[in-house]
Amino acid sequence: MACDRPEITERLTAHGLRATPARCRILGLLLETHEHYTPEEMLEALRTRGEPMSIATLYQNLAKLSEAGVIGRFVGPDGVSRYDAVTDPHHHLVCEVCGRMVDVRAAGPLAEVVPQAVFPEDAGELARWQVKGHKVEFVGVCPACQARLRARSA
Amino acid sequence: MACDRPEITERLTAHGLRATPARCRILGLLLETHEHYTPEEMLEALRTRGEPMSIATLYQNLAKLSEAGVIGRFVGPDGVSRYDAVTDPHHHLVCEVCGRMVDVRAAGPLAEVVPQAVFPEDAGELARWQVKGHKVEFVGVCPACQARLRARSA
DNA sequence: ATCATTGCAAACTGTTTGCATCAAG
DNA sequence: CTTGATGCAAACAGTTTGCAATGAT
Repeated sequence: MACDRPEITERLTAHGLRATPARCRILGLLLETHEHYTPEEMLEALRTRGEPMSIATLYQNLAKLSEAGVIGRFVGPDGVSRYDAVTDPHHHLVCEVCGRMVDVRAAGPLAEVVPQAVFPEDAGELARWQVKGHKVEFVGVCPACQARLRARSA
Repeated sequence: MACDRPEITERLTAHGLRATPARCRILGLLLETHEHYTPEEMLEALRTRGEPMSIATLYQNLAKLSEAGVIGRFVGPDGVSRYDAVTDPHHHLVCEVCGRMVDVRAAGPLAEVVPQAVFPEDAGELARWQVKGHKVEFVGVCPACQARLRARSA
């Protein structure tokens, strides 16, 4: 058998993907953590778990999984891809010091926030855009970096 | 003389940078357009203007200019860096079809929009973050892509 | 004379692809 | 038996760096 976790097998086959060992390990890792891994970090995490994998296999499967909508893909502020298991629309709170991020919902009157042209001469074109939604990236400092900064300045 | 546009020279020297030809051309391009160029696109635009430049010089100066705060740098959804001349805090409206983006301000009660944990077990950690602000990426379809889509479906 | 800038070429990182091997349906 | 998955190695794209030549102060 290729995958010993039934709920993972089902999640894959429901999207038309075969439940291969590599896919089960990737999805298992993402479901058990709430991390937003880069491919390199994922490779290391899988190696630590005793589930090593070739980097080509990882990239190939990350592409398949995200195209199928089983996992989410996005690009971090440093330009490297990151993946998570949360496919519902959500936002991120990013640490401006270390780059770590957590999943958040946006609470409040977000729907009332609308775009407005910065340059007057662009206002005409802006009015003809069809606005469909927004992604919010909250920026802050995580607890660990707050402590680190306090220690350094003391 | 290295730079024949006084307002550009001043903008550079005010930030402690020498007004070299390469910097004047880069800043001139960004000020005259409201584009969000990748380095490659900028190289092409400069070449078209008859102001060619080595790719290394371009990267070196983009780094200096953005570190000095003369221009803004960010990473697009495709993972490649983009630069603009707007250094005041602002947001972007991105076309989900072609990727083109325009600068916008966020009008509305954005300050009342706050992060909320997606996973209950993360709520404790979230409370200890220091939230400093947010970046909004409005997503939509630009006029040109709307027209293109209408033509295709007709 | 000194120090910064330019630009070529080489190095490097993140990512994708060709291809041979292997396993599943 | 046919199709898809794996993984090595090579190719690639975007970016950075070492270094020699050039130009500014």
